[in-house]
This record gives sequence, C-alpha cells and structure tokens, in this order.
Amino acid sequence: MEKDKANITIADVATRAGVSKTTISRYLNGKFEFMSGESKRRIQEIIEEMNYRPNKLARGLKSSKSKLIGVLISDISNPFFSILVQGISDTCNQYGYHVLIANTNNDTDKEQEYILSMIDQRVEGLIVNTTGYNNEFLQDIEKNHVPIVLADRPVFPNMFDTVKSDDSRATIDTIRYLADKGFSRVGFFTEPINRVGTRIIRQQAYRQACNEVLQIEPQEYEVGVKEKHLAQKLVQDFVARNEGHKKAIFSANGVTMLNILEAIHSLGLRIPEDIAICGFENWPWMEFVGSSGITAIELPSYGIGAECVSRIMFRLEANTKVNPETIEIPTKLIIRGSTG
Amino acid sequence: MEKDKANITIADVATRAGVSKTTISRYLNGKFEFMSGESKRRIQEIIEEMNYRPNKLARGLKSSKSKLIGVLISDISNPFFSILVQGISDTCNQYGYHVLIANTNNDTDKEQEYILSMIDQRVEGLIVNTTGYNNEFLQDIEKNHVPIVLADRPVFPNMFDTVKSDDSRATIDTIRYLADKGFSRVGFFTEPINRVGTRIIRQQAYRQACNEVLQIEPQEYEVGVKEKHLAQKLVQDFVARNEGHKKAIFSANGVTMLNILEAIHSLGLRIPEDIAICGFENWPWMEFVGSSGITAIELPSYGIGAECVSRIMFRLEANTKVNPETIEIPTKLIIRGSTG
DNA sequence: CTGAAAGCGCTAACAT
DNA sequence: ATGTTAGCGCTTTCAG
Repeated sequence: MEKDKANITIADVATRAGVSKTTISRYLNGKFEFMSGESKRRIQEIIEEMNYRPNKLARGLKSSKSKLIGVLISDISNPFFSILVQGISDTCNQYGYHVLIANTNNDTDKEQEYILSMIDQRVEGLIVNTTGYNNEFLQDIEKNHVPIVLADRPVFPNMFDTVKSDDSRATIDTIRYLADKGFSRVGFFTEPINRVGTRIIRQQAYRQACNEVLQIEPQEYEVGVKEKHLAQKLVQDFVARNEGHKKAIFSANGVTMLNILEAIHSLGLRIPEDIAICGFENWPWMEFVGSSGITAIELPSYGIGAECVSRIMFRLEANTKVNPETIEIPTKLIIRGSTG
Repeated sequence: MEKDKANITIADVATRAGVSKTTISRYLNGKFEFMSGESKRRIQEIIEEMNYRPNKLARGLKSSKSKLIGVLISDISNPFFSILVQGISDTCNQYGYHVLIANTNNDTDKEQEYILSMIDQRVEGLIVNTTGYNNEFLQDIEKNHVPIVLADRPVFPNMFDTVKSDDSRATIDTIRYLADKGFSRVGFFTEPINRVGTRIIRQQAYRQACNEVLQIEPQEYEVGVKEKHLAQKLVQDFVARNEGHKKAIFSANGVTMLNILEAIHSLGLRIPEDIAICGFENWPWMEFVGSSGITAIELPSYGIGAECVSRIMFRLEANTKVNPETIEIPTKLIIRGSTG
C-alpha cells in the first residue's frame, strides 16, 4: 500500500491532475459524459497513485446522504436477531451502505433516543425491531425524516413497511400437525406479550387453532426468560390440568423453549412420553436434545434481514410516497422426536 | 413532540435567540464561560422550543470526529460474537458513540475493504475481530488513521491492544481437571486453525497440557462447521484409537462442540460412558443435553466487548502514543455431567 | 462576553 | 468539456 499523507482532498487531486475540483467531483460521481477520455484516464491514474479516498462526511454534508442505515434491535444477543442483523449487514454492504446498530434492550425510551441520534447522523433509512410502544414517534420520524421498515415485529394498526415470517399460518399448521398426531391438549407458552407484534400474532393464531382445530379452551402461560422457578411451576400446572390426555407444549419462541426445556429437565419429565414439545425457532442443538430432537419451526431470519434492506433501498429510489406493505417470508416445520 | 420543520440549523436558532452562530456553537459545546447566564438560559429555551438538534455530519466535517466506532466481526451469527457486539454496542452508546458494524465472514479482503470504507466515514476507532491475515494493513491504519483494539483474537507478534479471555489458563486448568477425574486420553477438536489467534493459543495450551499434565502425545482433529460427515469419522477415529482408556474430547469452541455432539448423537455413543466431552463456550442448552449437561468454559463475551470500548476511549483521550497492551478477562469452568 | 469571517471537503448551479 | 462560485451546517480563530 502506498504511503498516504494524512488527508488528501479533492483539491490535491485536482491540482496534480491540472483540472478543477469540479471535474474530479464529476469523475467521482461517474459523470464521465462531462469530460474527455483523456481527463478521465488521467484522473483515474492520479487517484490511484495518490491513494485518494473521498471523505464521506463532506459528501454527506452536501447531500444529506450518509450512506448509513440505522438498525434498532431489541436484543442482539438473541440468535434470531443476530442472524437477522447478519442479513441486514451483508445486504447493506452489497449496496455500498454501512449499518449503524443499537441494542434497545426492549426499552421504549432508548429506542427513541437512539433513533433521534441516528437521525442526527443523517442515516438514510431505519430498520426497527420495535418494542411496539413507539408508533406515533416512528410515524413522525417517517413523515419528517427517513423511511422506516419494521423487522420481524409488526404493529397494529399496520402503518409501516414490515418484513416478517408467516407466523399465523405456521402456528396453525403446527397445531394441526399436533392434532393429527393425537395431541388433544396443546398449551401455549410465551414471554410476556406486552405490545410485541410477533407474540400477539402467534397468540391469536393459537387461539384460532384452539377454536377451529382442537376445539378446546386456550391454555396460555406467560413466563419471562429469567423466571426459572415460574417456568417449572407452569409446566407442572399444565401437566396436572390435562391429566389423562395426550398433551403438547407449543412454545412461542426460542428463549421460551430453552426455559421450558430446563424446567422439564429439572422436573424429570420425559419427552415425548410425559409431555411433547415444539414451537418457534429451530437451532442446531435441537437436533440432539431429548432422545431424538425437538420439533421446531425454522424462521427465515437472514432472509428477513435481507428483505428489509431491499425494501429500504426500494423506498430510497422511489422518491414518491409508497404505501406500507407487509412482506411475509415462509417458515418451515422441522419434525423431530419431541412430538413423537 | 413539537412539529419541527425539515432542517433547523444553528443559524435559525441564532436568529431567534438574537445572538450569533458562534454563541450557539459555544453553547452546544458546553463553553458556558463565554456567555452571560442570560444568554445561556435564553438559548436553552429556544433550542428546546424549536426542537433543534445539531447535524453530526457538519460537526464531524470540521473536527473529523464522527462519534462513530467501527466494528468488524468475523461471524455475527455466532452467539459468542453477538454477545460481544452487545457489550460493544451498549458501552459505546453510554459514551455517546454509535457503532458501525460489518460482518467480514472471515474474509481477509472484506476486512480490508470495510475498514477502508469506515475510515472514509471518519470512524474514530476500530474494534476488530480479525482474520489474522491483515496485520500489516492494520498497522498502517493505526499509524495513519485511528486506534485499533483487537477483540477476542490476538495476533503474533502482538502489536495491537487486545482484549481476550484467559484461554491458555482455562485450557490447561480444564485438562488438569479431566486428568484428576481419571481421563488419561484427551483429544483436541477445533475448527481449522488458519491464523485465528484464539485457536492457535488454545491449541498450544492443549499441547502444553499434554506434555506437562497428561504426558501423552497430542491428538488433534480439525473439522469445519459444515463437515458433518468428517466430524463423525474423526470422533470414531478418536474412540478407536484410545480403546480401553478413559477418554474425553476437548472442544476448542462452541460451534465445534455442536458439531461433535451431533456426531456423537448420530453414532449412538453415550456421554460420558463411551466418551466424555467438554470445551470452550457455555450456552443455556448445555444444561440439559445428554443425561446431565455438558461441562463448559464460560467466556466473558459481554465483558470483552465492554472492555474493548473502554480501551478505545482511553486511547482517544490519551492523545499521546500508548503501548499496545493485552487485557485478559477471566473465564469460568462450569462442571456438569458430560465429564461425569 | 460576543461576533465576523474563514473554512472543513465536497457538490451543483451557472457560466463559458 | 471544463471552471467559477456559492454553499451544506458547523467550529474556530481573531478581533473587539
């Protein structure tokens, strides 16, 4: 690599090439119609020789185009979200954009604060895995500043572009599969619903399936990730309440599954003899847990991330107003021994 | 929220407050010595009233201070790294910085490309989970541009600030524990080493332990994450080769562990009767895999991330040259049934 | 205590 | 085909 002095500017290049800054700027922006082949060649040569790289801050100041996309994630340590971020990041990079990330930890105020700060950086778009409590705020941002795409979690009523999995269909199909297997009682375990769109939708689909498929009253259990003790109690309750029936637990997401499996393990219950289990999110370890794996719904995390970016880019190009659209990416049920 | 027109600038605030832009700028930068209490009060009021927020691009252009830290991660879908990123992101946000993330996918060229692009954005520092093949390049960046801290993976010879876990000690301690338990043969399973510092160190520590603790020849097995079939074969080889001895597998990281467990499961081997297993990275599912969990070394991922940021901030404040330092964060051995 | 003016590096009218 | 000029929004001398 050529030794480059601290800060070469467009002016240095212009001087060396014996043309004006304008011509260099035109070159950088690919407007080759406005210069001779000779100039073009010469400029290219000099830029390489000087190892010149344009300052994006300066470019951005003029155009308010930072080449930055802001991403707000509720919990990036959750593998579902980290793969989502991977999809977002890889795809942004392909478009020549960088990704500004913040971890909101499901905190409504942080979500706002970080978004404002990202706007200060002139991000060109925002991908938000929202807490669900910032709808008005987000509308204001979208109206006055930049396009927003919701990742994974929808809001109600639907007012933003949203990219998500086909949760409702997946839930109902899975419960239908359980019913076919002879499970007459299916309990729904979830993290506290709050306003998390994904959880709400899965819960409603569960209720619908109870009504239309199982023809039972819904049996719903809310348990936080840290509440190990409560998880044990709830699993016990569910088992006791359905004595004598073939029963299965349906877990609304991966961390809840982890929580329940720990409880089942502590309680010494056998899967699937004492209790069957399945639910959202498929992870590698599910292949060899229990005697022969856990039945799971595989989510298209990476694809959701990639699609969020495509949608933002689409919005950035179409500088006309676009109606909010919900894009559903298909999931896949992986059947294993836990629903044996 | 007050309705704010598209772009309020410092000039608008100045006009409304009846002072010059300079005074507003001074206010924004906390230089209150240079204005009357009256001015200060008035400006504060007007800023809130107008909902003014400074443009960070413009600020950055003058000062070359973007309030951005660049982060290069080899594989953000790996939970170890996603928690590392969480530590980085949370801590940066506390310092008022944002995080620019790129996923290099362990690709040397991408690592370079993204770093250059981040420099174009005037990141103020770089946290790199390096492939190990960019030492010269990184030195050049640090010399001409911004401070670098290596996250998790050291390079040799050591020329950068590095924050990592105490891999060497952890490896040796764990193997000593295995020896005490009567395991006379311990095999080392790892992803291909390449120049990944973490892997090199763990391998060397394993060799040292073979020599000093177990007094056997090292038995090393390299297997890529995707090579399911090879994993099975290698596990079989290891078992066959040590017929009649009490044997354990030591896995160099979490994904390798996953790979081996799948192989063990497919082969129908029992843990720990046929084969014991333990290794780096502790995950929630390890508690209930096998009959009674997997013995694992817990890594301080979040803490490593947080410390990387502290170190960068320290370097940013000390504008004098600082000697590269390696900071080791302690790990913790969690003993479970797999080394029964 | 305050302001005028120059300039960070780049882009985009508006010439020619 | 190319250059002149005026900013983008902010910070920072320098001069009161």
